[in-house]
Amino acid sequence: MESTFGIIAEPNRRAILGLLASSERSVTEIEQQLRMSQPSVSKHLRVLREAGFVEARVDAQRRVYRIRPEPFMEVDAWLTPFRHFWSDRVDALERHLDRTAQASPKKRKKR
Amino acid sequence: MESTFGIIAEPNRRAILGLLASSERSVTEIEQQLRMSQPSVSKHLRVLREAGFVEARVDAQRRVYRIRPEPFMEVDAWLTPFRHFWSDRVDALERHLDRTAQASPKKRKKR
DNA sequence: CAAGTATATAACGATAGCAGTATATACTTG
DNA sequence: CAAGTATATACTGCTATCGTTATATACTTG
Repeated sequence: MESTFGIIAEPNRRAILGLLASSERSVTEIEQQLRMSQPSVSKHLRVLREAGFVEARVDAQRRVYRIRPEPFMEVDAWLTPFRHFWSDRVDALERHLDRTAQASPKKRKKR
Repeated sequence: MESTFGIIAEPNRRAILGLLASSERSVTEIEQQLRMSQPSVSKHLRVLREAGFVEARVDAQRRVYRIRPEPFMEVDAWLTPFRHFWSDRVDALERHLDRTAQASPKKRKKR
């Protein structure tokens, strides 16, 4: 470690990236919206920054983080040799997600 | 764990998937081509199978493994909210890979 | 410049996941 | 059915990484 794939294996890091996908945010904003401790957020952001997933802009005493595209492109490129396995039947993903949802009931939603 | 992303965080598992991308193979074939121990291969294949990345076909005393597409589609779907960050400048990936190549010199190629 | 706010880092204990060795199971063929 | 081949599983020790608590750094504003 830490490879690009090792980085996004962590659920909280994926949550942070998901937040930043819609817009850039400060550490405190991330901390509050994800209900994580501040040191944990800072630590994950450091990992994400060193791997190139995010970059920080300084605004007074805040650090505002935003997405950088390169590692995502690397993941996208990794998928290339596997793309011909689907491409046709697109709805197979939905069936897969339904199947695996019951296997990890922690993230179950109402329904 | 183990989420789809946790599964592909492991380099040996990505190597196995890479092999299977070109064609299905038996445990022994994987073992020899990747220079891994047999128990290690079997264990990784079990993880991959339970996560839906591969499935096994029984052929005499061999188990021949092949790719299943769904988890890859899940990764592809995860990338969706980040796609608009590149799409334009496609060559940024190459620059990124060149930058990070020296950080992990194990996989360096001739050049 | 003192108090407050925002973020980063250090140290620590707990846990998960890995490789390796040994062994079990299952199928095949003489 | 005995010996050989192919694969799976159990067990163990090691290491990496996570969250938490405590503390350090840095900037801001009265």
